[in-house]
Amino acid sequence: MSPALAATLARSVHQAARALVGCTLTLDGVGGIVVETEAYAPDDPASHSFPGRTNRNATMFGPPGFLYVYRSYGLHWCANVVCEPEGMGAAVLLRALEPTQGVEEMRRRRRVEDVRLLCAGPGRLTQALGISLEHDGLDLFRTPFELRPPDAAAEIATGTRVGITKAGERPWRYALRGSPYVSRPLRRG
DNA sequence: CACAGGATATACT
DNA sequence: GTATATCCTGTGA
Repeated sequence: MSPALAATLARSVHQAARALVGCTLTLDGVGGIVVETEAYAPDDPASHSFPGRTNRNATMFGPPGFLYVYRSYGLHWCANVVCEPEGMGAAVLLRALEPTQGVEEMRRRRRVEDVRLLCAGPGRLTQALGISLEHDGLDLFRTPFELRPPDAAAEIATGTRVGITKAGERPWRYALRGSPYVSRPLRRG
């Protein structure tokens, strides 16, 4: 991984969640620019890691830079980047991408025309990239994944997290300011 | 073994 | 705006 990105991942989930916005993520060459993330800290009631390590969330307690995938509402897959401090269950939820590579492949998988809807939401993003449980525990810095930092620092807008029932007031949602590819407008934060 | 509940997307009113 | 699909995990009997 790039030294700059490694250093930022090592700070905190919040630093990492900011640093990931603007990065380019692909799986088998299909993907785009990360435009929206959410931080899930240790000691965070909304985090899957909060009740402690289990079989499902084991990846969260592993090394940073790996992918944690879980099924949401019995329907969708959600993808998270494991962060420092290692072993504490800190992770960043990937909520939206700006599609830049393999757009036609994503359209086929999602069966929608509008590019803005291809990866706008955690479930949509995983469907477009073809991420599922088989990718849980894989290193994002190794093939078939590619994760590289932006050329210039992204301008970040913050807001409250989405779709959770605990600690929803925490402004731990980070987005690329002004991007039309976010899953929904930011509120507060 | 049974069952509640969840970091959502979509279709429909 | 709200209904609802759909399934796996974690917890407790």
